[in-house]
Amino acid sequence: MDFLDDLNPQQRKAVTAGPGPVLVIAGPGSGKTRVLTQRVAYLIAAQGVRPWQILAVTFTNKAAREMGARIENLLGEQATQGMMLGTFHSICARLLRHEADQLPIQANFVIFDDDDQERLVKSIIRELNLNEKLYRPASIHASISNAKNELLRPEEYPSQTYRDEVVRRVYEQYQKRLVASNAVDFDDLLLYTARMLEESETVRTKYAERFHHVLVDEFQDTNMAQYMLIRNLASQRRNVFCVGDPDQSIYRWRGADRRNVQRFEEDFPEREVVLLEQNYRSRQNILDVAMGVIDRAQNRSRKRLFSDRGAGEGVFYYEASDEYAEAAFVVDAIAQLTAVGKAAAADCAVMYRTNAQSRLLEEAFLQRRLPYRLVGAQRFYGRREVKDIIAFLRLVHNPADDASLDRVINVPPRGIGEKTILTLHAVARQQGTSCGEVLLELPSGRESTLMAAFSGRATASLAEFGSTLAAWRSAAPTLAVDELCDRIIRDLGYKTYIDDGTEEGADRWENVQELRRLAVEFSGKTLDEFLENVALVSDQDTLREGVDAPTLLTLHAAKGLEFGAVFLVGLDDGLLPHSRSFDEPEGMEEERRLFYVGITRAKDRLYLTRALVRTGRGASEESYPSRFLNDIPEHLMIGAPRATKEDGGRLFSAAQRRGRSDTRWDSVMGTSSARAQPESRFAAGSRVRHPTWGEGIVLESRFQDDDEIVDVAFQSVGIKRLAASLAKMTAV
DNA sequence: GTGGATGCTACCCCT
DNA sequence: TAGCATCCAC
Repeated sequence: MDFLDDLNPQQRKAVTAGPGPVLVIAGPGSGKTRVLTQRVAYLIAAQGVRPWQILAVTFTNKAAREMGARIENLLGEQATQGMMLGTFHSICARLLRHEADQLPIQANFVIFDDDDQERLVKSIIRELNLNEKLYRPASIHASISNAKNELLRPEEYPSQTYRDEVVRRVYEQYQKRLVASNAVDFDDLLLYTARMLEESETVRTKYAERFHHVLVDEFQDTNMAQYMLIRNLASQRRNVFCVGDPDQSIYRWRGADRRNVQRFEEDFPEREVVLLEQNYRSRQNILDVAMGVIDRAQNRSRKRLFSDRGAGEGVFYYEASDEYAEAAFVVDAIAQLTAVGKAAAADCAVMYRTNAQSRLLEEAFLQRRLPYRLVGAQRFYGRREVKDIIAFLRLVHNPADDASLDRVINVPPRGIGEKTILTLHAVARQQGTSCGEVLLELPSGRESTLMAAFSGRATASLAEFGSTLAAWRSAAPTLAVDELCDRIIRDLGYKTYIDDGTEEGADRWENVQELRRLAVEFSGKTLDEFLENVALVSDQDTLREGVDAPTLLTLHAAKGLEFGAVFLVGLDDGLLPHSRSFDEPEGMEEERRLFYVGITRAKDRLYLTRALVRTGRGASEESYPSRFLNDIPEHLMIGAPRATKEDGGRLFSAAQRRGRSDTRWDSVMGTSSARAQPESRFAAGSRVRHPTWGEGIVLESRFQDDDEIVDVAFQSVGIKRLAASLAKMTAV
């Protein structure tokens, strides 16, 4: 096996380990993706394992695709034929559609997204006459979700308090309504699969026999349901290979349980443990910063991170006067990096704690007319117009989907109001069917008794919508997904409805077009596959490849990725760590790990920024440096935190009108003059003072025509480019 | 049944 | 601040 030659001894030990359970603790940048890929290749090529006997779980669909491609690269295209490769959710969806006869739902079930789930909870709370202020839908929904992640059914939900009792009742109804709509939520995908494997010996044996090898990535972020799934699937062969890093566990709020590592060690006492510590990604200085942060974490075994990529630069710290200046700094600094050829635009990333922070950054990029890539599926799929079209598609696919029907029954307005909808629900319940079914029957059975329930006008509207839906349904089998989209949009007159001549309307229509473009990519596939894909896209899946632009993403979405230059913005106490975690030690620990994950994404350069004043919830307030900054070794930090506010001018008083980004990053990229250089007076990172602009930090210094050209970030005016011979600048 | 004005409240992270 | 729920006039 010559491809094993490139591995270090620990990596090789992991790849060739077994038979039996293996736990790989892999530090950041330690080549775990490589280990997983090579492990699969090794099993197939050297151990004679057949591809369909392998189950490999990744954290995103993108990771699954990449892994598949790499294996095919090593072993040829047939190598992945029949292999079960994907995220927990997509693998479960596949298994459930296959084993639908074991379930209370049919194989064409739809997957409810977050929004659907919360709407459903809300409608149940109203139906049960509960106080919405006291029992907030979001909070009740979270409790239900947590219960599901712990594999608890409604009847098993503990009832210690009155609230528990409420949750249990809502949960019960919620589940009934899901089943009636032939739908599952995200958690059900895991719950149904895990319980099916647990309770049906036939099913369990079938899959546990089939999968000789189970491999799991990002094991530290699995929840109870996922763990049970793994355990049952590996129950026959016990060849389970889990890769993870407890220091990078950042999904506790989604039910991830770090104790799964301990559970694994108890359930598989014969397991072999392999530690991957050598880092192939980052410069040592970045790793030292990372260790400074993570070493303060509680209940943790210290690990040493070491790199052979040299020390690299220190970490830049920049305090902006406000969040506009912070965003401007980031854009300017990226422009500088690309201009001098120190980093490609696509190799830069800006990471933040909350999605809301992306807006100012986007505006700053647009203002400079520079393109960027924004990671985030919700941003797009959460849009009203996109959700509308998807709801119509879901109705065509599964008329029992009452949530989708409720959403679009009056879109565009067709005179069906609250009262009619209420009656429709009552009629459906009385008939023991769904609203969609009632609607489909209406046009044909005009004289039927159920017509009497509605007013004349409402009946006509309902019947008309019913026949439109019926027409779509009969046309659907012969249409590609994008053609079906076109048909729906045309029949509804959706464009005139949404594109009302305003700029926002044009924007909305553009989103509809984008969804249609996505549908085109699925034209060879079924509506079923399209809808499942839409439901299960992860943020990272939306990252467009081959675009020469920096990436904007949350710290959570950055997991598993790496960039040459990383900007971590918003390092203010209250943002990172987030204020919601202040009174919860475990939450605070997770914030620390989140920071650690962000730091360790950087290969060569790391910039930490914050704003002295931030506008939150209306008024602007002074903010303080993140407490985690104290844990960074001082000598590695260029620029120190100031706790107090200093007067500084602003680069921009407010974000200005949105402009088109018509400048390309490669045109900013100027000459990278890399010739022998005379001695620099102003090294990158040093502090300088300028007679008019005051104090600043040198970002970049290079020689051009025998003069030293220095880029300085001034507190007062932002980034300036100066010639050392002319500017009356002194080092401080 | 619709649409506009007003008032409330939340702004965390994701499949 | 902005997205919402609610209320009221047509």
